[in-house]
Parts: sequence; structure tokens; C-alpha cells
Amino acid sequence: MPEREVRISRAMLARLPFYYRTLAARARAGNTKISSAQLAASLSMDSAQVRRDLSSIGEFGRPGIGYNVPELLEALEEMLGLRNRTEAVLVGVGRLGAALFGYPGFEAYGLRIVSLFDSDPERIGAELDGALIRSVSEIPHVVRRLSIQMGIITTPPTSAQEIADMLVEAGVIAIWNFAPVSLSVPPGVMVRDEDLAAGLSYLSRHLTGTMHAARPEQE
Amino acid sequence: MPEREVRISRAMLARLPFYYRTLAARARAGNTKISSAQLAASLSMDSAQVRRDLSSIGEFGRPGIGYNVPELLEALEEMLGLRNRTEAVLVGVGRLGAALFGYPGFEAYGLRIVSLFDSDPERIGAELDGALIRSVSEIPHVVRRLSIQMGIITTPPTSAQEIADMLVEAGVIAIWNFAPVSLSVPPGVMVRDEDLAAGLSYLSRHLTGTMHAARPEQE
DNA sequence: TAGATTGTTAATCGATTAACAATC
DNA sequence: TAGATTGTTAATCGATTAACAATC
Repeated sequence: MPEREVRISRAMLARLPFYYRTLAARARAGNTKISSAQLAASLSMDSAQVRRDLSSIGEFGRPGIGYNVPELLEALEEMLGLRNRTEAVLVGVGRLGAALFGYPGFEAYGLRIVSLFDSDPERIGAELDGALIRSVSEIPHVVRRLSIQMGIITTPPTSAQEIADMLVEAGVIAIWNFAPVSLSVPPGVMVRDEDLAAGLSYLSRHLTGTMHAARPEQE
Repeated sequence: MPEREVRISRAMLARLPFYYRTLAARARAGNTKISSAQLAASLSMDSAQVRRDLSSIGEFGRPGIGYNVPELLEALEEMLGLRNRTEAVLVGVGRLGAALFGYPGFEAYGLRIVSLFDSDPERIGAELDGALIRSVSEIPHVVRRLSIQMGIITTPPTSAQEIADMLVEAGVIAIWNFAPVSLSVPPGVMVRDEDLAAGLSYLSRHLTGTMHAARPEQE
């Protein structure tokens, strides 16, 4: 059979996890069908956009009926790469790093953090939930030996670039960066910046704007 | 003087924190000037876009010279609402909630988490970094009395909507939602979804893709 | 059959990039 | 003055929305 040409725009890729969420909840509720209009409604979006997005990942809908939830869910899992087991190392076991390491939600997404690193002598050698915290100097050795492809950076911004370089040098090709700094990496390596401050300023702006505008409670 | 009409697109608003980051680093390094080309280079973007974005928030550049770093930084702070002190409450003191509460980065952005809530009897009454963890039943009272405008939700997805309703009812108009579920709120209330899973699938997809493509190390 | 709903084409809207006159 | 660099206009590109024939 011919390979289906799948064009996923950046904007659409950002929407897929939301479809996934909603469909997973539907599936748990025992529903097997959902229409683009229903899906759109629960995500406050346009039904035409839902149909367009879903049609571009395959043909899972039937006119007059709607979409088959389990089928669509499976396709989305495939599409989002949730089927793959991904092993990652985490560098910087501060509060945020510890929170991510213990976050139960990742398991469902196939992510397993297999090794922890820090540069603070106080932390090196200690354990977190039974996992040993290693010195960053061991990164090259461990990453190479376990063929790790993903690195999670939760260090202070000042050392993030240095850590990124070490990870890439050792074979990592995907970096999830929580440090508030822009990393430069060679082509072929993908960086995802998780910018908490960006989310915050988005909301702050709303608060400021609202203060000058009409009070919201008197609709 | 006439009010300057400021049109900020959604996409541009998402870029502003990155400009801010870069300029703040420049300012710390003692630089007072920066060109659109330099700024673009450190963020791997197009210089035309930088100029377009910056020109739409004001006239801080001088042809032949570049932009005045301190001036621009100040304008961005204003624009991003970083000047405003924002007080927030946090609901759900699990690992993620605790990490956010202790995150030192927020202080610089004007955010202060003034109260913690949880529904787990084991946690209620306990302290985190000297702050008392209150029962969620106290949300209406506390939020109203302190006139809190922002709520941070780090509860499990099942209770997130219920908490959102309580917060909104008590007067909150901005919700920072870390629970992996879509919240429905009345108009006038803004929700920012921080979707960790989305970032993860973005990277996972790259890993899968790469396995089928050419090995990246042999550029 | 009649009603519902998809997948897709065409129309609209918005965002990015290129080019350049104006300015330092 | 000559070289550098902005702010903005015009051209391109991409994404969203509307509309509807095809299908169940």
C-alpha cells in the first residue's frame, strides 16, 4: 500500500495533544463515537478546523456518523509518538527537576527518566525516590552506554548551555529545556523550550488590561 | 499626546519573553546597544521579524545605530506586565505544586504565591517552606478577602474544573492551569494551559522520525 | 428516504519575509 | 560623505473559516 503523505503544520501539531486528551476522556467514559462538532465544543474551537486536522492524519470519520474514538485515539498515539518508549536523563535536581522526576503523568506518555545528574557536591551521591544522583561529569559515560536520546535540562540558566553541549556530544538528539535561556545546538538536534515565564506574562498582561477596562463581573 | 495604538498578535506576544530574556542578558553584560540582526541571531530568527515586532511596541531604534537596550527592556517589562505585582493562590500541593511554589524565577516576574490549598487531609495544616497549607474549602474566603486575581491549578485533572469554578466564583480572573484537562470558564476569565505533555510529544515525534531518517551524527 | 456529518475546495484572514527609502 | 540600520510598504506564505457535494 502507498505511504500516506502526512503534512502536519506546526500549529496543528500543537493541537493534537488536546484532541488526544479529550478523546482519551471519551474513551474512558465508554463512548465509541464523537462528531467534529462535539470535539470542537469541548475544546472551544471550530468544527471545520477539527475536521481539517483529523482528516490530515487519516480517514477515521464516516459522514453522518462521526469519528470512531478508539481508532482515532490509536492514530493520535502513533502520531504523537506516545507508543515509543523514550528514555531520558535529567540534569539539575533542584525543585523543578525533582518535581519532573516524580511526575506520574509522564509514564503514560512513554517517558522514563533513567538517570539523574547534578553539579552540586551536596546532592551528588544522594538519592531521590531511590534513584542515585550522579555528578554531571558522568554524563558522557552514562548517556553513551545507555544510548539515551533525550535530555531534560532543569539547571540554572548559567550552566544550561554547557550541559546541552555535553548531552549533544554524548549522543542526545532531543533536549527538553526548562532553563530560561536560548540554547544553541547543531542541526539535527531538537530543542523544546518550556518557558514558564512566557505563560506567566501572558496572564499578567490580561490582569493589567482588565484593570483599565470594564470590570468583568458586571458582564 | 495621542495614545499609541498597540496591536500585538498572539504569535508576537509569545515572542516577547524571548526578546526580554536576551535583552536582559545583554543589559547585565553592560551593553547599551543592540541591532535587530544581533538580536535575531541569538534567537535564530529573522531580523525583519525582530524589527517588525519591536517597531510595533514603540520607536526604540535609531537607523544606523540599533536599539537602546535599557529603554527597550523597560518597554518590554511594561508590555509583558512584569512591572505589576501579581498575587496568586496555588491549589494542589503535590510535587509540581511544591516545585512551583519554591521556584525562585517567579519573583523576578512579579508573581507572589500568597496562599496554598489542598484537599488531602494529610496535607491540610502542614507547612511548606513556612507557608500553611489550607483546605480547599477555605478558597472562597481567602481569595475574596485578599482580592486575589490569579489562581494556579496543580491538582489532578479530575478535580481541576471544580477548583476552577470555586476560584472564579471567588473573583479570580486569570487561571494558570497545569492539570491536563480543558477547563471551561465564563467570558472575562483567562486560562493559560501549561501542557507538559504537549512539549513531550513534540520531542517524541522527532525521535521517532529520526530513527527512520538518516543518522544525525553523520551530517 | 431524510437527516446528519464527513472530507475537501475555495475564500478569507493573519503572519512572515523581502526590499528599500529614510535616517543616523 | 559613506556605511549601517531602522521602520514600513508590498509580496509571499501559511493557517483558519465557510460552504457544500459526497456519503452514511
